[in-house]
Amino acid sequence: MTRILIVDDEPQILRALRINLVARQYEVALAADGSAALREAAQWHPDLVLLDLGLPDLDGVDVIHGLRGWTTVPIVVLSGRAGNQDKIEALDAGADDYVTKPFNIEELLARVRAVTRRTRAQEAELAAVQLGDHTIDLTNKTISGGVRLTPTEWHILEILLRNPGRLVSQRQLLTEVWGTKYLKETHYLRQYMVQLRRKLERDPAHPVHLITELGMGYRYLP
Amino acid sequence: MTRILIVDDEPQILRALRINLVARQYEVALAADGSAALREAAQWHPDLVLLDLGLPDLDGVDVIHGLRGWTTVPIVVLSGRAGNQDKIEALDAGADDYVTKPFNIEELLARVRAVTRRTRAQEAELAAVQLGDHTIDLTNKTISGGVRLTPTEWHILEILLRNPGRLVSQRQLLTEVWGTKYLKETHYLRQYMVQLRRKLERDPAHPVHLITELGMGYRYLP
DNA sequence: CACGGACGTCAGAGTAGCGTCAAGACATGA
DNA sequence: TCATGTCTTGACGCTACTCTGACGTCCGTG
Repeated sequence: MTRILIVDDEPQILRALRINLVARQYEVALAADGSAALREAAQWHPDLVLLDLGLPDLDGVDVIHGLRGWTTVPIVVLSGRAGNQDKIEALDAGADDYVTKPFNIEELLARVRAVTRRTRAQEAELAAVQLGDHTIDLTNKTISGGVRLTPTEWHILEILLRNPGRLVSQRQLLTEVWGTKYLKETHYLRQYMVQLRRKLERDPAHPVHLITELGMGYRYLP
Repeated sequence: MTRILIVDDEPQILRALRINLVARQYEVALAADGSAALREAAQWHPDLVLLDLGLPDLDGVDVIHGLRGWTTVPIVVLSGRAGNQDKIEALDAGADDYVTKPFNIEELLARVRAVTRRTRAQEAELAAVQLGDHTIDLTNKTISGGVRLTPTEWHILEILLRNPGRLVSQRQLLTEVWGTKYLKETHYLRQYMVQLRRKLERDPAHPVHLITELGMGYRYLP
């Protein structure tokens, strides 16, 4: 979930942005002036800052400098001033984009997506799952402790890890990995579950995380 | 030195941009249409692309897609069309910024600086990579110990080094280096991995840094 | 308590995919 | 034009992954 900090002193703009961003599954925090913005950013670590330049307490460029002192979080500037000098100053202070008020909300959202794209990709890579002693990174296909898996083992493990705590039927596993013609080959599953447990469970004979549900399927318990 | 590829079909705009950018110590290449742009980008590897959307041969968004298929180079769109839909499409296709013509040159330069700021920082990190006995400088394309690589070898090595520790799929390598029509040619990869190991690994038969992930791809271990 | 069904485990056959060598096709610059 | 280096293509042995069969074990049920 992408976290966006909105900084503006006009309550109606704060409100409009919050409604639009929350509706699009962003997590939102608000700040009405520069010092509140710096405080909030330090505590909450947003993934993006929407910053109005016309704040009551601090100059907008100073807020950018205040943020850039310790974080590289993307900053999109909103401003009523359309002057070129303002834009240039803000961008050179470290802002990533500059949108002039009044702005179209769809355009702003597209710019938000563009700016967060790179960061989002990096964050997704960090999505790591813990399984017992091991840390598993599904996108990079890495497991701590030098454990290596074969393609089929990865495939099965991925399906289980994407459904934490939930029962995954033999049917689902067999269709996803081998196709619908292999629904009867439960032997395959038994075979590969042995391998996975041997590589990942502390005591493969008494699994704690990769659980058999008799006659139904398997379950990953975090 | 930052390399900028300017894509526009109007000669006077090309000329104006070139003069301004060269004066500010950028290295500049020009392209008058979409296919020339894609060709130039593939050969010259610019650090930033300034792209006009109204090209004679290809739709601007297709050019963005064509670039994004194999590179993450920052793209700044220049456009006479101020419509929001155009902006949104271009930004979502993978553009990093959008500037409407007529634009102020100083503003454009500020946006160029903003967009390249992050990439420059990332590149600095990659400036020198250690692989076993060898120090590899990706920007200058040099390797300690008098090792020399062919263009294709560099291309593959770069992709792997840009993803340290991460699995890089055969698919990704083949598309980035040869294009989407070569997805089946895993033989190429095997061939070049042999070469790279012979040139870089201490014991090419038992690689420590350029690792094969059977059935999946390759991985660079620092 | 005995039986049957489903699961766990082991070991070996078959095979896809990898590493390697080598030679022909192509591009580049002298 | 030739010479050199690079890319592409073919052939082949070998590794390790997948598949298969045999057997042992566990658990619920009658």
